[in-house]
Amino acid sequence: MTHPSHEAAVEVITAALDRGDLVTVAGLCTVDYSGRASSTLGPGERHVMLKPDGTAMVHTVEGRQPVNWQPPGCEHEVDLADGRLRIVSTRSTPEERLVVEFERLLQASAFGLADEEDLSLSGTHEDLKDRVLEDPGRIEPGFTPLATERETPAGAVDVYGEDADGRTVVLELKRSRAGPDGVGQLERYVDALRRDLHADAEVRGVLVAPSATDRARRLLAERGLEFVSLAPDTDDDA
Amino acid sequence: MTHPSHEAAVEVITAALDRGDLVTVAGLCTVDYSGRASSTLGPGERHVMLKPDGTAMVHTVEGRQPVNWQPPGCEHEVDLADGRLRIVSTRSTPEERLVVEFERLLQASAFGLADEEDLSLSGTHEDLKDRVLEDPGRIEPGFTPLATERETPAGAVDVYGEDADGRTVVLELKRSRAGPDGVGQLERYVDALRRDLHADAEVRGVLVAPSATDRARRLLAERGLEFVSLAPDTDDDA
DNA sequence: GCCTAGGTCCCGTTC
DNA sequence: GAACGGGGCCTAGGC
Repeated sequence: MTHPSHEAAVEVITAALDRGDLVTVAGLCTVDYSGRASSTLGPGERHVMLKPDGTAMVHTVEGRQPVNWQPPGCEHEVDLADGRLRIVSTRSTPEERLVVEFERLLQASAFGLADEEDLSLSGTHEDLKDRVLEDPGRIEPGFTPLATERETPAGAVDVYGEDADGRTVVLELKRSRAGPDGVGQLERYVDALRRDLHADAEVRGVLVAPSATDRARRLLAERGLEFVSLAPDTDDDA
Repeated sequence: MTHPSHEAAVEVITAALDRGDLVTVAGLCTVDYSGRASSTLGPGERHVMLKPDGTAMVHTVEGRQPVNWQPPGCEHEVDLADGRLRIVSTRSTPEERLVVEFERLLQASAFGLADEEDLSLSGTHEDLKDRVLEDPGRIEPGFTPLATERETPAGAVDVYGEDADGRTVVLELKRSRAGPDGVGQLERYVDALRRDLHADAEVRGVLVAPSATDRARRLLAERGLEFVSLAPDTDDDA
């Protein structure tokens, strides 16, 4: 529907949401949000999408991110407020509320989209882990993985194993160039294991990624941690 | 346009992109992506949005995140491949390519959206920082901020100052409940300053957030770091 | 429900 | 351009 009346839009959108359709509305609107934070957005023309799973998104002409949104699981309400289309999307835990009020409508649409297919993605963290487990010698000769996602008081370690000399080795994997945060994680895990295992146990920590930033490498060195270059696939940004 | 021909859609979309409009296309399509990772998505009905800033998004009926996308700065190309509408969005640094091929078209639309307004957001990290600087006594009596974003070899510190006894104090701020990563950051900064300043200089580290997880508190304690509960606004999730 | 870490994260800022 | 940290991050997986 192009340039629908507010009344007609309310009818059509309500029916579409009941049907489980994906709804889009474009027009001049204001947006208010309150919840984990709060925001207001003055009048402007935007594109709004409501999904049957409770997602709401308000897109402006710029940016990958919606200017305002509501995550899946929300309740969408559509009504006429002062003769104008109003969309209210709410949830609890946390309590959040998104209100879009339209002054002028450009278009309202409903789509019943049939989609059975799942995305097939490669080049992920999981692919990197597989590559390590498939051929642990890629880390170093004699490295033997013993567990993945091994729990420590500081969190779960990506790969836990031992080296040729029987020393404990902790691997922290990053699918792309590693930064200071990855070093921080690795250090926390190594620290935790040193406390947990016998005091005399040697624990090595290895950051595994296609590459690492200068600061990450400096932090590794300062903490006696190591780096091994390895990418999930046949990438080459080392 | 509802159920447009592929030929007509190519014409309309090309003209709209030249005009700087936001374009949406809904229909049965396949999607292929390669770049930082790579993915394929078999035939299904989805909603595609192309923005004049070079953003592309493919949305299914579920999820806040698009199933495939391209960030701002890309080049959109639209053409007829084997008589079918094809959208190719590419960029360099990194080299990335998104291809959407349509088998059937449900709708194609173009929107010239006028929007001058900026989002006004509150409850942010910045608001928390302001709150600290406004009344440093909220951290503790006698705390004096000396700098924000002070650089250290491990990164920039949120707030740098000194306590009533003249000891250096580092604050790491989190707008919402703090976890292990925040402790890792704080520790890196404190470590770096202890190395940088005179060896005898005492450096205290304080995590400032509305609340912290159990593990974060344990990590703080183990490292001799502190916690102060403070929220950006009048929140109350401590 | 909370916690934890990954993400093709995106995004702004700074160098 | 790379890098670093924040985000109303979102999302999947555990517990």
